[in-house]
Amino acid sequence: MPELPEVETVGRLIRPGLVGRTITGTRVTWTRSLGGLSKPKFAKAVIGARVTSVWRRGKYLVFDLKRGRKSAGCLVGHLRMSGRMHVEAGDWNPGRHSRVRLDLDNGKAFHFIDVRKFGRLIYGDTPDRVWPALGPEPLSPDFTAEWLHENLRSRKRQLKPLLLDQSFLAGLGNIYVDESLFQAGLHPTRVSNEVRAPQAAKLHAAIRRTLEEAIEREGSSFDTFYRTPEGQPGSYQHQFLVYGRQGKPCRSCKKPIVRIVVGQRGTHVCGRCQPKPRQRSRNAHTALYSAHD
DNA sequence: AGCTACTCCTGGTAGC
DNA sequence: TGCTACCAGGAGTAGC
Repeated sequence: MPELPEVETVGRLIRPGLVGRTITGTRVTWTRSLGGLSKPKFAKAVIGARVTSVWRRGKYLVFDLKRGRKSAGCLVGHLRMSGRMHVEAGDWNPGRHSRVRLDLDNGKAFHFIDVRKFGRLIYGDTPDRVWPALGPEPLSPDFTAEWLHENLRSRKRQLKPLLLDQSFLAGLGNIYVDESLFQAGLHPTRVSNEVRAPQAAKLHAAIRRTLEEAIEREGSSFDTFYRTPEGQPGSYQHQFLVYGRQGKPCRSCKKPIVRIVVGQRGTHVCGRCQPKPRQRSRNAHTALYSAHD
């Protein structure tokens, strides 16, 4: 599934083919990919506009558009489960899962391909009007161990769903959350406000390290979906410590990795390296309360 | 506030 | 072999 490292890789690889190009035509074969805009309105919005930059925020890719020197809005793309982006020669065949094609002024074309149709390529005035509120970028200076500790404390949620919540932290998905929690030795069902500063610091470092290494390896490809725009699979899947390794020995302690479900998501843990939170009994809970009253 | 269930989709696969 | 049933999974939404 494309998460931050995969989206970063896609952005880096399509950027040279898009920046400076003017869109000369559109062909939309799945209207819902446009996120509500009709095909004619989409065409009117982007034809004649020039792509001035390609950048990433969380799992979103933004193409800034200009007409002359004036801003002409932007395109905001999200790959969701199975989206791919390519810039190819004009006669390239994108296959039957092509959803949006943008003709470019050099004869080439941009393709948005998406088997499962969950992905989007949305036109908007500004990116903030397209995407919902997003948490900090995990690789930016804003994301510090102190920030993480404070914000884990201020909520009371299981770590796994919280880290998947893009309004908390932007860019993590199922794979990199499982990998980061393992590296930090934290169980996915641990409740956020019980995580102490040293553990938060460990989690912060694990998230950073996991994402940076995955970007270096151009993301992960473990099924037929994700490929870089050059058609190459990423290679980070060979580094997985827990994701998809259920039944296989933990690389650290040899105990088999187990797959559990947390918040409706397949979740991979080592029962020994990531000790389960102790279930407080009803009585102990009551006792704790009365002790404070 | 935070949980669960449901929706959107298709290809792959398990089971018969 | 060929069929059906079911599942994964990011994120939005509804209901509790």
